[in-house]
Amino acid sequence: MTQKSVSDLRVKILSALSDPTRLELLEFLSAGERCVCEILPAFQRSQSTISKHLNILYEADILERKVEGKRTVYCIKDPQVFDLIRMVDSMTLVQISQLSEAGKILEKSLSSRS
Amino acid sequence: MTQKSVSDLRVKILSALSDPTRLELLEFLSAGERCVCEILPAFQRSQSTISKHLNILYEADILERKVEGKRTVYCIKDPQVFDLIRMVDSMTLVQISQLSEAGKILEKSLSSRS
DNA sequence: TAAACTTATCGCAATATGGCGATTATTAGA
DNA sequence: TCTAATAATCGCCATATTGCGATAAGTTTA
Repeated sequence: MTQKSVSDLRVKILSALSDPTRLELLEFLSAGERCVCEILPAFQRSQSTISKHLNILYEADILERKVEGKRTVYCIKDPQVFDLIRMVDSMTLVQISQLSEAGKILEKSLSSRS
Repeated sequence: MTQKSVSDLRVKILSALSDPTRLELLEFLSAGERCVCEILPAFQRSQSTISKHLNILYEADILERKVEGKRTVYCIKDPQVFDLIRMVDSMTLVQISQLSEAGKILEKSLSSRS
């Protein structure tokens, strides 16, 4: 039995999420399950590339997959992943507001120099 | 001005977090600010490696840094990062409980075969 | 000023990742 | 059965990442 530490799983999930294409795939699948042939036209990537990305998300237990006839249908396994992404967004918002704060301060100091 | 999209920032934060050493660094710094020379002995990595990892976390706006004399002190900039990690953990816990559920089911089916 | 200390950066090697086209395997339909 | 459709996998290349030791750059202390 291959022993998986919580730390390994952590990194696996976070690595799976740290790619723009895979984040887009999740967003796309947030509307509901889709087969690969429905996903492909929505992305400017080769079939092999999309297949690989889907598999990475599947391996991280973020996506679920079922084979239906000649097609494979993917769907979100754990919707918690969207809470996680929203939390990342809120961190970036903090960063952006800090930037705009800095902008205001800069503005102020410039105008007071006139 | 280099325009940064929210998506880029997302990926930057998630990439910064998708490394075991960096997660350990965050855990280490959760106890409070530390200079690099305090951090080094706690890790089995070269000084240059730790410095690079710290810089990646700094660039992702996860760590803050201040130079005090000949030393550099790092600390957590946005403690939200720990909420984020906890959320990842709760996702892994779902996975682990699913595994143990599977184990129980397997156990049951095996015992009923006797 | 010289020496010691601290930390960032450089240069390089090894490995990982992301991309593609070609191939393979499976299923559905003619 | 032959063909088309679907999707995974393979092999390859380009780039990114991680690691290290060496070096550089700054600060403090002697």
